[in-house]
Amino acid sequence: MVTLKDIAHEAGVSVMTVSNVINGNLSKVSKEKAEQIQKIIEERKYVPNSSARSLAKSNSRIIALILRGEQNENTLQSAHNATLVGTIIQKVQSLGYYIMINIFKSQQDISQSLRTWSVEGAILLGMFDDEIENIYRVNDVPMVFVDSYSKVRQLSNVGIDDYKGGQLAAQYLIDHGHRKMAFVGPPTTHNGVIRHRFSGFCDTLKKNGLSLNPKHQFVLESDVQPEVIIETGKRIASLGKQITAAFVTSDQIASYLIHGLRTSDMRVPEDFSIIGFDDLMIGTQMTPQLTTIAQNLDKKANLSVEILFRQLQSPNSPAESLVLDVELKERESVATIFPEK
Amino acid sequence: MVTLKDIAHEAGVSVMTVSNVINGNLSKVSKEKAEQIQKIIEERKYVPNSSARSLAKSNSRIIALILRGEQNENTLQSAHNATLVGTIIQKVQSLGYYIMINIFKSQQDISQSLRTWSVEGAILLGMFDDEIENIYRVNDVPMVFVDSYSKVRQLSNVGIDDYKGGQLAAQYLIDHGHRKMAFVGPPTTHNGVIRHRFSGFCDTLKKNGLSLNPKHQFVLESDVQPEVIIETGKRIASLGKQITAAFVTSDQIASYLIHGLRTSDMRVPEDFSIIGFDDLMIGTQMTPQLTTIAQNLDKKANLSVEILFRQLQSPNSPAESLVLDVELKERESVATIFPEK
DNA sequence: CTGAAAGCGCTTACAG
DNA sequence: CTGAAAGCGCTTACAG
Repeated sequence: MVTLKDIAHEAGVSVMTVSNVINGNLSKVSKEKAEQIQKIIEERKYVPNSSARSLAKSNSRIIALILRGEQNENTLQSAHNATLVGTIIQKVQSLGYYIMINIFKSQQDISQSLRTWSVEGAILLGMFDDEIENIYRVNDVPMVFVDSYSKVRQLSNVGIDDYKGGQLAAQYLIDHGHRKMAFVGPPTTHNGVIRHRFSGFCDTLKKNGLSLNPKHQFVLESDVQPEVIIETGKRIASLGKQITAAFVTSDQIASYLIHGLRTSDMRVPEDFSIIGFDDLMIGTQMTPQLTTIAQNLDKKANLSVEILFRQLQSPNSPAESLVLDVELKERESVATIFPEK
Repeated sequence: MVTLKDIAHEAGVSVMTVSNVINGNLSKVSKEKAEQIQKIIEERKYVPNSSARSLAKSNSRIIALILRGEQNENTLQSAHNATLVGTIIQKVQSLGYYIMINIFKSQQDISQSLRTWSVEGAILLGMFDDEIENIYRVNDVPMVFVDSYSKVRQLSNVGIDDYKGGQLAAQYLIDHGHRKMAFVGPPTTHNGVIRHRFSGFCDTLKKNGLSLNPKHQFVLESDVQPEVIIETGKRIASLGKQITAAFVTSDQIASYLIHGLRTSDMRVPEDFSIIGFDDLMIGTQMTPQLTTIAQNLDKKANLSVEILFRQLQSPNSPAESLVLDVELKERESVATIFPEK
C-alpha cells in the first residue's frame, strides 16, 4: 500500500507538503513542487486512506442513507423507494461523498452506525414520528428526513402535500359521480404520509356531505406483497355495487388491486374506478392507464441531498422543511357514473 | 465522544483490557472485570471508532456493493436490480458488516473507493467482460460478481442459466405454433446475460429449422425508459402478421411492450404472444399474466453474499462459480396458433 | 514556502 | 490476567 510517507520520500519533501497538495492547499506549496508531487501521486496510484483522514480530522465524507426495514420485507421492492434511493446515491456521489446504506431494524443500529463511522450527515426515508424524536435526540449529525411528519420543530424534511393529494382524489371521484368509495392502503395509525392522504380524502368527502364507511377502509399490512393486495381486490369485488371507486395510496398497490379485481371479473374502470398515488412509470404501462396523484420523485430526492449539503456547509444554517406540490394526472382508470338517488 | 481511554479510566484498567473485552477476547480478562467493563460501556453508550480500528488492523467490516450506472439512468428503476440490492444489503447487515454502495461511472472510481476505505470485499452487479478484467486485476479484495460472463478464470460469480432461458423460450413458442418471432431487449454486443439469452433463443430456432430475421431483433438502448419500449411495441404492431411472438429479455420490458402493442390495438395474446424473463411480481399483476422464464432473485442475492463471506473467512478458498437454474412459468401471454403453411 | 512533532482512537506484539 | 509502548496513515497547529 502506497502511503503519504512513500510519496513524500520519493518527492524529497515532508509528508505535510504532500498532504497540502492532496487537499488543495496550494497556497502553501510552490507551484513546481505541487506539480511534481501531483505527478508522483498519479504514477504511484496513491489513494489516501480515508480511515486515517477521518481519524485525524473528524470528517469522513460519508453520508448515511437510512431506510425503514419492514419486518421481513424488501423495502426496495417498492418502486417509490428504489427510485428515491437510486437518485440520492447518484447525487451524493456526484458531490464526492460516499454512501453507507442502512436498512435499519432498531433505532440503536442507527446511532451505532452513524457514530462508529463518524458519518457527516444522514438522509432518512419514511420514518415515523416516535422514531424521529429518538433518532433526532440521540444523534447530532445533520439529518434530512424524507416524507416524515413530526412534532419535532426545526427538523429538515422534504415531503409532499399528502393531504392535498387526498383532497384531489376525493374531489375528482366526487366530480365523476362517485358517492360510495373505499380507501386502500397501509394502516393510518402512524402520523405519516398515509394518514395525511387519508385525512385529506375523508375531509373532502365530509365537506361534500359524504363519508367513508369504516368497513370500506381496507388496511394492508404489507404494501409490497402482491398476495395480500390481490386478496383485497377480490374482497372489494365481492362487495358488488356497495362501492364504486377506491383511492389507493400508491400506484404499485393500485396495479395489484386491479389485478385482483379482474380476477373476480370486475373491470376497471367500467365496473370500478381506481385512483392511485405517486405517478410511477407502472401507471402508464398498464391498461387502463392509471389516473393518479403525481409527485416528483427526482425532485424530492435531489432536494433532500441539497438541503443536507447546505447543513454540512454551514452547520448552524436553519432547518429547512419543503413541501412539494402534487397534481392529479387524469388517465383512464376512473369512469364517470350517474349515481342512483 | 466517549473513547476507549475514557472507559478504561472509569474502570480503572488499561485501554487494552477494555479493547479485549470489546473484541471478545475474554480469555485474556478476568470474568469480574469483563462484566464491570461491559456495564460501563453500556452506561456510557460507548461506540468504538471504526476508522481508528480500521486503521490499526486492516479490517474495516465494509462491503462494497457496486452497480453499473448506465448513462443518465437510474439503475434502481430496474425492479430486478432493486430487489437484488435490497436483499444483499439486508443479508450483509445481518452478518454485522456495513454496506457502502456505489453506482459507478468509471472503473477508476471503483478502485478508488475500495482502497480508500480498505473495503474487505465487494459484490458487483452486471459488469461486462472488459470491465471485469480491469477491475479484477487492479483490486485485490475478494470479489463476487453477479450475472457476469468473463474470460477470467477463477472468478467468483453467481449467475443463472441464461442460455437455457433462451432455449426454453424458443422451444415454448415453437411448441405453440409460432414460426416467425422477434427478440426484444438491450444490445447483444456485450458478452453478458442478454447475449446468452439471445444465443439460446437463436440456436433453438435453428435446431428447429427456423431463424431470427435480423430485422426482428429489436435493440433497446435503454431498458428502463418506458417511451423507447412503448415505441418499439408500436413498431412491432405495425408489422402486422409478419411476426406472431416475441421473446423479451425482462418482465419489466415486456410490460411496457405490451402497453405499446395495445396502444396500437394489438391484443396479447390473441394477436401477439409475449414471453418474458425474471418472473418479477409485475408479471402476475398484469393482465394477461405474463408467461416468463423464472429465476430466483433472493437465492441469487443470498448466495453471492455467502460466497463472499466464505472468501473473507479463508482468503485462499477457491473461487466459486454458481449457475442457478431457470424454469418456464406458463401463464397467459402466449397463445397457441396454427401456422399457415 | 517548508518541516518536525503531536495527536486522532484504536490494536498488537511484547513484558511482566 | 494486566499494562506500557509503538504504530496504523493521516492532519493540524506551531516554528522557522
